[in-house]
Amino acid sequence: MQQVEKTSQTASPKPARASLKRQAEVFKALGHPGRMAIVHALGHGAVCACELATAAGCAASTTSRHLTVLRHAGLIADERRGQQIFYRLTCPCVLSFAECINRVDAGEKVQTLQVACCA
Amino acid sequence: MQQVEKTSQTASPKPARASLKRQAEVFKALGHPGRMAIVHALGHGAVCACELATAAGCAASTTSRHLTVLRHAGLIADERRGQQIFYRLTCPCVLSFAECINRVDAGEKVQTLQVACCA
DNA sequence: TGACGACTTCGCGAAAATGCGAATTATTCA
DNA sequence: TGAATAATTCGCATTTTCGCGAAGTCGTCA
Repeated sequence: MQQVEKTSQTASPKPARASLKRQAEVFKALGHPGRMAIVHALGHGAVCACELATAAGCAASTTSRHLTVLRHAGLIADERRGQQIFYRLTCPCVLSFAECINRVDAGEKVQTLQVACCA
Repeated sequence: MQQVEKTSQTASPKPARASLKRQAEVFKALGHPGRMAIVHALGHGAVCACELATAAGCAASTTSRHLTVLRHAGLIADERRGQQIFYRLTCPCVLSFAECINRVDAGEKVQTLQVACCA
């Protein structure tokens, strides 16, 4: 018997299984130092795959797979310019997330964080 | 020779390797549906490991390891009360991150997101 | 057309994550 | 002390991820 999704909560809705899976997918995509390096490198604007390999510090083939992971998660988009392919962040606010981690680690007591999100 | 951290950036500082690793660790910890379920379950307040196993939908032993991952990432803290151990979020703003993912997926164009962060 | 450069896909082995039950530790209570 | 409950650690099999080089694809330019 399948458990029917309840939607009658008052304060905080119990997240649907699909929602949890989706959120985990995004976080998982960000959960690798090389991919985080790529994300940071894209903070300035579009960058070609060649440079991203340097930023990630691994072989082109490996970088390509990292890019596939990020693209599949919807975090980046690609655009061909001549013979090279440029990548860009679809949701720059992920950098705000990363920033927040740094602040918390630094021991800051932030009350409210103004996050510029996917404008 | 150790690479010294440069702090003289203007626009966007090149993140240190340790910083990337740390950020990836946090995101990786969140990159699992069961652990995201745990995090959401802790949104209301402290919950014992027993209940979290139910929320995560896996065996107690598996849940315990998930809790270890989250604790090691610094996302949760534990406190013993009698014979059971209660967990709580150390940084509730992770729920804001998850919320942001939902919004972006829903196609919202958010200019600025007010994130209540680790007050 | 043919050579070159930029990327991706393929194939492979090594490493890590996942999940569970059994065994172990810790705490309460009769 | 001894039984019962809560939680963790251990051992093991399965699956996934990672990283690389080799090979293939796509676009450019002489």
